Amino acid sequence: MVPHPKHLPADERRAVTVEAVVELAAEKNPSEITTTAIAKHMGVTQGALFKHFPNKDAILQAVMEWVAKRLLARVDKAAHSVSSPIAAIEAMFMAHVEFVTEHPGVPRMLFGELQRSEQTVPKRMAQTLLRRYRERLQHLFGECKTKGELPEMLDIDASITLLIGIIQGLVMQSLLAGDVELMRRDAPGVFAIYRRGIEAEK
Amino acid sequence: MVPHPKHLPADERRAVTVEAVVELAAEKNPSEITTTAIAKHMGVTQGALFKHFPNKDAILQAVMEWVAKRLLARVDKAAHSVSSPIAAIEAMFMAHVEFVTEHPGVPRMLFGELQRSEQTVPKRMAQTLLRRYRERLQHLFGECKTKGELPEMLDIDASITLLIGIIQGLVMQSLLAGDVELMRRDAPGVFAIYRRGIEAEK
DNA sequence: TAAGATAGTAATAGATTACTTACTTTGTGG
DNA sequence: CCACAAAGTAAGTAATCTATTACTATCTTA
Repeated sequence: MVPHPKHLPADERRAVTVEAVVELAAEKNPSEITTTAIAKHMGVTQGALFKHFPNKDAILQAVMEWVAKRLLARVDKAAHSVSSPIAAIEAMFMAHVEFVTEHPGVPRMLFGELQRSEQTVPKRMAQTLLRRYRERLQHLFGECKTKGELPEMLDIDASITLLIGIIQGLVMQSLLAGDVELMRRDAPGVFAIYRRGIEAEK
Repeated sequence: MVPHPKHLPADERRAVTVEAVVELAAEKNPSEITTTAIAKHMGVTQGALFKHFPNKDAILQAVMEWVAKRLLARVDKAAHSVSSPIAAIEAMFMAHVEFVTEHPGVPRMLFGELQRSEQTVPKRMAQTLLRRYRERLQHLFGECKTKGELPEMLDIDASITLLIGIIQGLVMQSLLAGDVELMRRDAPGVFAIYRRGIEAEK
């Protein structure tokens, strides 16, 4: 770890703050991610955060931006690295699992934001991220059908709900076991079952 | 709704408290379920709760007991209502979805407890509940194999992770849409894909 | 029906939270 | 090189949360 200099330019400090939140989310309940905890984790006093963010929600907003940008970039890259659409779906799934394994706090943050009852900015961003994610999958599933890689009668919406649920389920299992590597290990077997399910004709 | 009398015997008051928490969880973030919110929801002052529970975690513990008892009873009943083990798995899944549709706060509470970093009593109870749930499924999947209803080479652990993930995914979707009925509607289609996945030979 | 036990209220203590303010340190451009 | 802006600290404030305390209302039963 690089020994942080005390003073950082504003944009770097903001970036460090976002990383601190992502790291904290890996081991803490979202409700335990207080501004004090964030500040302590980056070696700065609590008040310093408000030099760079107007309030706590602005921090969470920046985190959601970080997540959306990185996650979508990763899955897009994975999807474009293969030719067939069904392989793209699998690559996307694996890239997502890989991303979550590297940043186990991310699904926690996402789920935590979705749970909030008020319609906050970070919550709306979480919803937008998931909508974009679904759109990409919808496109790929459509391609699969036209290329004959998946049966015409397949329920695409159900397939996508299922695929996202698989990741959620893997996260939950790794949460139970307290071991994120479990996700990476179990992902292929779980996806294999899923794939047989969507490929099967009737 | 029955107009509550002011004074209730201790065990009834405890039962009412648990119900209040379950109801609140349906519309509130777990972190927003404060003792004040619970008390207000049951028409009593905040301090009154501590006449019946030593602390807040004891309330959550009682909630987890309530959930574990009811959920397991429901899925067990469903599983025993049919003869073939594969039908039992489907019945169990549907009963679970039905239960969650009736009590949308339950998965929130469960997930919320699992997220806590400290090893609290209610967290341990959530873990126990999920372990018991898995055990029941393990048994059914084993039966399916011996009766030839599912292929011998099927990965049971992956299948169970997937099944639990499906429910989690449905919950997440209904959370996004803000409509619990969505779960009940989408469950059959999603399970159909799952079933084809586990039944397919290779 | 009076007395003791039970269940409630109202007020508040003590801890913790997000956020502010007054001041200090550090980096940088004219 | 030094004035000034940017970045950080230390010490607060107001709000809110769990839990306690002192007191009161309400049941129960001898």
